[in-house]
Amino acid sequence: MRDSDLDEIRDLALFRDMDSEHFQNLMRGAYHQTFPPQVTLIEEGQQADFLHVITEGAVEMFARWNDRETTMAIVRPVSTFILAACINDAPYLMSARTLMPSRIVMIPGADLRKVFASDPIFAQAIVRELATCYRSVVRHAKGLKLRASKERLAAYLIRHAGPTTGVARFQLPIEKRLLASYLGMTPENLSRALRLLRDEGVAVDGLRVEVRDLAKLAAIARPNPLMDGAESCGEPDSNSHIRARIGSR
Amino acid sequence: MRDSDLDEIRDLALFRDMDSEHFQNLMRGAYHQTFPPQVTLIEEGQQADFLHVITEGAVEMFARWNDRETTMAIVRPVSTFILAACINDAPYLMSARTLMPSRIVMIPGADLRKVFASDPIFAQAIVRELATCYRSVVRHAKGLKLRASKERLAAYLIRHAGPTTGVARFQLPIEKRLLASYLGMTPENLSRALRLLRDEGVAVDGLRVEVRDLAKLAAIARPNPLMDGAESCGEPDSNSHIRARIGSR
DNA sequence: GCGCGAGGTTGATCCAAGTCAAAAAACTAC
DNA sequence: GTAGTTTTTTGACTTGGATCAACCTCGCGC
Repeated sequence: MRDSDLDEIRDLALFRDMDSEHFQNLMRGAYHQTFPPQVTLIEEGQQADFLHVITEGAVEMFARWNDRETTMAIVRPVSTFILAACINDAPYLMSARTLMPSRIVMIPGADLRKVFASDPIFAQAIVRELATCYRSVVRHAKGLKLRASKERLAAYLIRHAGPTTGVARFQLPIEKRLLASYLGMTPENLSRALRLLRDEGVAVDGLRVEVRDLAKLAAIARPNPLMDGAESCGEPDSNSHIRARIGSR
Repeated sequence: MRDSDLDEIRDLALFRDMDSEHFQNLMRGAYHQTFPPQVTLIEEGQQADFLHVITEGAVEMFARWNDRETTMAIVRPVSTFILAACINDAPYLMSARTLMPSRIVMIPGADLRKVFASDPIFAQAIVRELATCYRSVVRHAKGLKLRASKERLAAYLIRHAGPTTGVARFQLPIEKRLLASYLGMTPENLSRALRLLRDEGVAVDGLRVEVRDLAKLAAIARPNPLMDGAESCGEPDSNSHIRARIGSR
């Protein structure tokens, strides 16, 4: 594994404060692999053998039932996924696939559990990470139950507009089809909902979005830290590195 | 606090294996209080000052947004709630109210975090508890996104029918209005959905339910351990003590 | 017993969102 | 560039589920 990768992983909240030796123990048994797009990394139901850390690219977490499929989260570098299954040594509840060429560190679950048992600092970090993930899913569930689809979309746009006042410009971090699935609606409906938001000053061109009147959007989304808060974990897109890349079209 | 209560709390997975002294430290600062029904114990948005443990009664976890309200979980003795907010020292994402006269232990969050930092066994237990809660919400979210309301209801009934083969009889652990909210539908719709399930051999009289043909229900619910699995946390009703009480009407 | 209020059911109606189909646009590979 | 695939949009239609309103029923206090 490259040193620069190691440094990046080490810098994650999960690993930052832990004992160096323990970190090395974790990394010794770890693989760092590059995957092409559209590769299934994890199939739900499988036993959780590895904690995954994405260092490059993007991964979709999704779930299937009865021929239906839904996007549960998009994971971006650098962060971990399926920590909970790993800790509980239980089957994955979600599947994961790469959305683009991606590099993934895979840390054996057994090592994880071993180090976690012997390093209290690490255990604390895990707890914090888990609690954050938990809160993130609760937010997602609240959104699904309390907001209508148009409201969910508006809230999503506001979250991604950043703390701008006035006009916000940004790029959708994922395909609309995925965004629709994440937000719990059909692509057709997302398209129509975006159209409806035109009256609220939202202009969409491909993936580029311009929000001309945040206040108007906020009147629909009624954003609320208890649903739209920033402690994120799997919100597409939780990281800012995409936003930084936006150029003119 | 009564010794019998202490024993019961001590027997929770969360506290079972921890150091005795640490347990005492936790309990020293704890209050054990009895509340009448319909008392709001926690208001979402408040700072998480106490970990709550319910020892008697029932508590509804719910969330509000914009005049709408939804039931997120029902907590039964003996189990904890709002662990995640406490650990992260963050605002509660959900409110809690008693559904019946209930006894609640309140453990100061600061004590919790202190003990959690010094007792690795306890930290592990917290991790396991959190991971389980996390997985439970993921299941809930999957159900909301992948299943239609009739399917959610069917799945709920099957989960509560127990592992019976043939005819199952049991009692709904909560009012239908709450069940509807938990399942993400209106009371009217729940009523209609139950009516539709009559053709599938489901007979309902008040809170008493008789499932005459589990296979037929299963054909609708398509139950699946990855959505309906047993590692529960907040599923109404996760505990069996109510089922034990069912008598003839 | 009666009256009252909350929970539950039912029916009529409405609307949001899903489905189906087809066209348009965007991206890919050659 | 072109052909072919995938995504996105749009329109017409259907439907699941919400809403509104009336009514029933059960539990409870007097």
